[in-house]
Amino acid sequence: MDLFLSTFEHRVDKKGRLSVPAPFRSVLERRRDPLYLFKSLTEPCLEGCGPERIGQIVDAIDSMDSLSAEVATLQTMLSSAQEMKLDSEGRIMLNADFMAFAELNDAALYAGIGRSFQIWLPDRYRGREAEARARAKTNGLPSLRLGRTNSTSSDNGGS
Amino acid sequence: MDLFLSTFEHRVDKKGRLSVPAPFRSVLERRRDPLYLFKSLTEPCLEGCGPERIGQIVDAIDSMDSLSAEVATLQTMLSSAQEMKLDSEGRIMLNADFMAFAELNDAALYAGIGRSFQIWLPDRYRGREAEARARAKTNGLPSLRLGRTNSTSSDNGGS
DNA sequence: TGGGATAATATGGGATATCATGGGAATTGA
DNA sequence: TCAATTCCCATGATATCCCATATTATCCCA
Repeated sequence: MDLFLSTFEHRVDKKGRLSVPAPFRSVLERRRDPLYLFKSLTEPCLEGCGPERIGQIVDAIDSMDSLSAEVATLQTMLSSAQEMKLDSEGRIMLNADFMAFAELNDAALYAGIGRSFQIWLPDRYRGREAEARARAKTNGLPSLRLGRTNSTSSDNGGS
Repeated sequence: MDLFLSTFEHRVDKKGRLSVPAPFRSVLERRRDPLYLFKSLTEPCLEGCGPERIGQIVDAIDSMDSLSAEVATLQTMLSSAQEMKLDSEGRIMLNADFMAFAELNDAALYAGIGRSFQIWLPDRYRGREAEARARAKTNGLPSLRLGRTNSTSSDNGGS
């Protein structure tokens, strides 16, 4: 199982080019997957993933009532999605819409979150991370009790 | 079942390299597991584990409401997680973020805690250990509830 | 049981490969 | 033709590989 993990901060040069982190590239290359980006529905960042996630959204729409508000929401995701072509150095070009949506200027932060990743304005991301850590300290960690596999009386993964 | 146990103090050289204790390495090699590190959510240390714990977090996210604060917390864990590649001498390279988070400089202490381990600034770890022992003397031991093999309804092991 | 031989381990340094990044030239499209 | 992209190459920084060495642990045989 290869995942998008860790964070990387890269520069956006004056031509608008942005390197995709080498570990993310190798995940995609290993699967021979193109890269898709779309605007997050809930946060001011871009989401990156491979085709399987796009396919999941399409399938979800097909299985839902086409008049529901949820379908409209999912369609919004798809209509902002774009297949990104990498240049020979592994960089993508962000169009003006993407740049404005995430409020990027000369730097971008990739945050791997497993099956997908996000692209943030670096300072904004770090603020969110600090908030999440503060919350975890006061509220405790989410319980990860998945009950499957060899879950014994293991204590939390954090701490 | 082989576990991460005991403590080891190793040097961080000027290139940022840190030997993984041989007993920890052999646990991972025996399971053919890569090593993952991430920043603890609650303490100033790094956490080390195998892929199964990372997979649990990914699966938990998928099964939760993507707008919840808990998902944000779990995503914070993933976005600090990193698959560590060992060099031919069994060392990892700690990036600047990891070093700064745990406030490491030229030495690091591994503390095995069963299914995972932690990496601490040595003096800080020893201080915490002394505190824990003092607490045990005044408050008594936590009940250990031994003798239950793989309980199904495992209660919160979290202390 | 003792003690020398042997292997494993932690650590360091130099050489090499990879990566992010920038810039110029060629190409495309309106 | 002009502007914007795409291709290609250069470069500095950094990670990775490979080898050396000191120290410690393990083995083996007298």
